Amino acid sequence: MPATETLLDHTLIALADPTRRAILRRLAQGEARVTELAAPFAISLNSVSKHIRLLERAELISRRRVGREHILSFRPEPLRAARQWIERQERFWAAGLEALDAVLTAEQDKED
Amino acid sequence: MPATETLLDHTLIALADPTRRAILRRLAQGEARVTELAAPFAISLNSVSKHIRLLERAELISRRRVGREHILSFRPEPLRAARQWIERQERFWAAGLEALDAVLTAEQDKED
DNA sequence: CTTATATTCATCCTTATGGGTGAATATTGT
DNA sequence: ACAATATTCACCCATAAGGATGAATATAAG
Repeated sequence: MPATETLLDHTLIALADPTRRAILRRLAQGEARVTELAAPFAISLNSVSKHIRLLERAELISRRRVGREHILSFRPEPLRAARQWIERQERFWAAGLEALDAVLTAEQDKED
Repeated sequence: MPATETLLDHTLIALADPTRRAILRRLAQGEARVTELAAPFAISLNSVSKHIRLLERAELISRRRVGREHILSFRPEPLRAARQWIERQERFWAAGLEALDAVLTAEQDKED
């Protein structure tokens, strides 16, 4: 982890924990308060609060305060960036296979 | 991190480090030996070796030994699973927006 | 004003990362 | 047999995660 962590780093770190993914799944379907988010888990409210902070660092969620309640909302942009990184690797890989296939086909043609 | 870490966990953990992403980018374009993979980095060969182990745990790469050389190859499947998890959240989010939009439109119609 | 609710802050503990170094192992080349 | 090459193994160190608990803060409700 270099001194300069990118948003993509933060996004993937945030996604790498099952509790945070569950929280995000929940928030993708609509806003919720911290206590509501914590309810399904066996861990302390405090731990959930920390997970929320990591999700905020990744800009995957944002917080709006209404009185004593903190209302969290899903933010889709970082997911898009992470998905695009993955898609790029998948495409490079596919391109490599095609190139290899072309080479092998050419070899085969030479032999005929 | 529960005692039961899933392959998706391992995949996202593996992707969460820039060095490993660089290694994967490289391998997506063709096989390479450990030393070749390590060359672009300022870190020790040993550290690269450890990164490789995490990538193997995630099944993002596989290893084939040829004499004293270990040849690493990219394996696309886990990336596909990770991408699909992301796409699912993106779709849930979009569906939520549409539903909200429908509600607001209905409200508007009532007022007219 | 007092109490209950919603959250975070401050600590503390344990484990996993990420990095380093030196030795061990395996294989190749002379 | 010997030296060079390719990798891992065994440790050591620092920091971040993930969890817990108890206190502090802020707001709502009686």
